[in-house]
Amino acid sequence: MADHNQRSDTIVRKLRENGHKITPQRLAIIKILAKSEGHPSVEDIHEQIRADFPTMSLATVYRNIVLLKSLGEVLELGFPDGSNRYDGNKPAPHPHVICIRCKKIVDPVLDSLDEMKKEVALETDFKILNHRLDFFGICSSCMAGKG
Amino acid sequence: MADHNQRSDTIVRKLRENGHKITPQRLAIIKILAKSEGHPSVEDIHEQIRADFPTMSLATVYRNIVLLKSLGEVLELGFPDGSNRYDGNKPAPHPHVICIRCKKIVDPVLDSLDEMKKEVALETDFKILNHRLDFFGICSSCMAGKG
DNA sequence: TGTTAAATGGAAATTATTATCACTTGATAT
DNA sequence: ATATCAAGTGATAATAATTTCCATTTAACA
Repeated sequence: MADHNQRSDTIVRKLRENGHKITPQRLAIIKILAKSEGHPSVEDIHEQIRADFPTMSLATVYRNIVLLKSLGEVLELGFPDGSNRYDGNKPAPHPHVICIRCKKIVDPVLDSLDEMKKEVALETDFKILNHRLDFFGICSSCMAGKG
Repeated sequence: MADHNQRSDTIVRKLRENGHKITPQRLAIIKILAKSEGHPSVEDIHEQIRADFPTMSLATVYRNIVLLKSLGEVLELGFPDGSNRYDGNKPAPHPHVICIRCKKIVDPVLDSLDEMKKEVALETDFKILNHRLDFFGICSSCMAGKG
């Protein structure tokens, strides 16, 4: 929780530094993204905030996500089915392991990824700026039939 | 070229095995996907075929791609900007290196990926079925300012 | 050839996202 | 504190990509 507050503050600071206002709507969005519990979708965020902010517009959620993406403070996770979910807690690209049954997302630690990045740069002669690595499968709990 | 014919034949055979008809439109789509030069988009495919098949409908291209995806004969490459491109030549998941400037796509050889897959399965206790690995950057030719 | 289920073309429907615009408000200077 | 004003918001319209619908056509097989 302290972690999330800290993360919110970082995002707020970054926004101020870039001359953006902090509105209540924006702050509510930031708080959810700073936690990013379960990697929320735009709809998830919208619904959560609507509970105590009934006039919150979907457009505002979209606008703020675009802004935060452009500042590098949220990571967009685009899924093969076209849906998008967001991570404002760990906005740097990192691998995901996704359960295709219950949609749970786990962040594995893969030390070998940096090495691989170098390998790719060397082999292809590209300047690598960014990457995306997702594994899809079934989590142990779904495999046990608990899902 | 012989390669591409062979690949087309494989796809056609798979379709017949599953009780699908081979129409001229379908075959034209298959031929382009079997080659997958430059990883075509739906629009690319549609335009190429329109040249000598003016009534070809966009819906038909979409329908056939859905079908071929479901049979595991084309791989959909979904990009962060929401656009999709397709690979019917190498339909198994494989890493891509994408130039964000000229949109060129290179398929690097990464032997360590299998190893990583095992590592992830072990660490997360998931049964890994599928994956997606893309690197984004600038190719050497664009870096040299030729783009 | 005749039959029939599958495929097609064209248009309408759907979905996710972005743009528009009149109105409101947070941040700054006074 | 209050006035000012650029930035932000809400509601809705517009856009874009994809899917569905339906009447017509056609590939496959008897």
